[in-house]
Amino acid sequence: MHQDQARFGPSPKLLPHIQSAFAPAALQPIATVRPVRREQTIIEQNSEGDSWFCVISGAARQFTISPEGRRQIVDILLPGDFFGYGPDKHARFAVQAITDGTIVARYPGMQLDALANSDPRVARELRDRLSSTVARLQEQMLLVSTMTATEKVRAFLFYMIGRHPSGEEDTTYLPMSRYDIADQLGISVETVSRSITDLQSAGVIELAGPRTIGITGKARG
Amino acid sequence: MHQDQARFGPSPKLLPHIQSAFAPAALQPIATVRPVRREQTIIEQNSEGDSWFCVISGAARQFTISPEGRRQIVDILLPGDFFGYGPDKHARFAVQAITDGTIVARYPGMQLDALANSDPRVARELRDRLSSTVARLQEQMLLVSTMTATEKVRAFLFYMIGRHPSGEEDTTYLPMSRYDIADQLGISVETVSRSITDLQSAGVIELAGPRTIGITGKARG
DNA sequence: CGTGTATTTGAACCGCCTCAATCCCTGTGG
DNA sequence: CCACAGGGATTGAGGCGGTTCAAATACACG
Repeated sequence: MHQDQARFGPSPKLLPHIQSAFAPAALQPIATVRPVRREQTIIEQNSEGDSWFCVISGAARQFTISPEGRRQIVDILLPGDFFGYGPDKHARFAVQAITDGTIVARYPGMQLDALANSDPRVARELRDRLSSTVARLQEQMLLVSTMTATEKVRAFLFYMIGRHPSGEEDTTYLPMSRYDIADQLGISVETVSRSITDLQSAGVIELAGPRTIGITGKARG
Repeated sequence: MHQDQARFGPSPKLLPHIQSAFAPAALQPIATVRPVRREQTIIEQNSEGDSWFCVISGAARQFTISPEGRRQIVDILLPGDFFGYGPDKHARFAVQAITDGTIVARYPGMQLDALANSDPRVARELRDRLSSTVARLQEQMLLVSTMTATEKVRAFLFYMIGRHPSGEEDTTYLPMSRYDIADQLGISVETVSRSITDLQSAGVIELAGPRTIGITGKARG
């Protein structure tokens, strides 16, 4: 009786070719796929549920709103990233899509457990995905606890470029706004903007439009 | 042929009564237990290995040293917390004990996989522990991305008090130094000290010695 | 008791936040 | 095709908080 039950379409194998790129193939039998629009909520904060999710394409943010009204982003979710309810079936954080055309796969908890119990390869897959989540969070922890704002932004941009879907390109399109970057790094939007400008004039990155950034030869060499 | 292999004693069931309190009972058959002294390394940074670990008692820090020489702590590990090598068998971060008398259980990766494959309850246990790790890291992410330094410190202290082994006490002994707190929160030692002083004079906490802190009625009420 | 470490306190500087305004990019309607 | 609107991004000025450097004090351990 979860409120997200109804929102997922009845066609479990929508877009299977896209799904296979980033979602675990072993989980395909129990997956339902849903496209989400920009700013649309995937998991409501403090809601109950036991589903797990995987981003197929696009991007999503996992966050909470502090008592003072500040939005704190704890994770930027990109294709291949897992997220979901904790062991207590309670969602401490909300998740919503950042871009239009974001697609997420949903795996009902009961079915996921059943599959994991019957197939060790599935259990293994889940462990690996959770390990990756841990590694990702620790990496983002490093970004946030970095000293200077410009260094935070530089590290964040390089992290994003490194996670570019196509892999080895040295130019990528940022799916998120300056506000997202600010809320993730715990600094103000203005500082993000200033830092990006500084990095550009220092020749570390180059911009082709606000959202399209590249690593310059200076940074690579 | 991991270098930590030799350092672990030959007695797999050392201190079983302590282990049962925080380590998963299902993993006891393959566990080896080791006491670690203060500042002693449990996992070397950039080393190879596939073991997993669980803190039985004491405390440990998971960290990296930045190119500029700054120590960045990504996780404070307390009794019951899991840690280990990622899916790539590579240790991105070092782990070392914070206090004397820290005890960790070690689970060799091969045996852990075998056990998980043969017993779904073990696989389930591992998933839950990893989920807890994710939740813990996200919680710490919130601390670090908090705005003011005093608020970071307050949240950190309350987090530590909340994780007090004995549970419901409102006074606890901090196992780590001000430097650990500083490196975890990404602020300077002096600021940590000043913040603690401020919180004390504001009546939020009370100190009985530098490492023994309590929540005052003011903060509870 | 003395020694080294941990913690606290002080003073000055600088970086980041805040508030405010401008600019730019996108989409929409005339 | 242009005008306009609205959100996103950038830039500017001023104040405060946190870092840094320096020193004093408290603490733990032999």
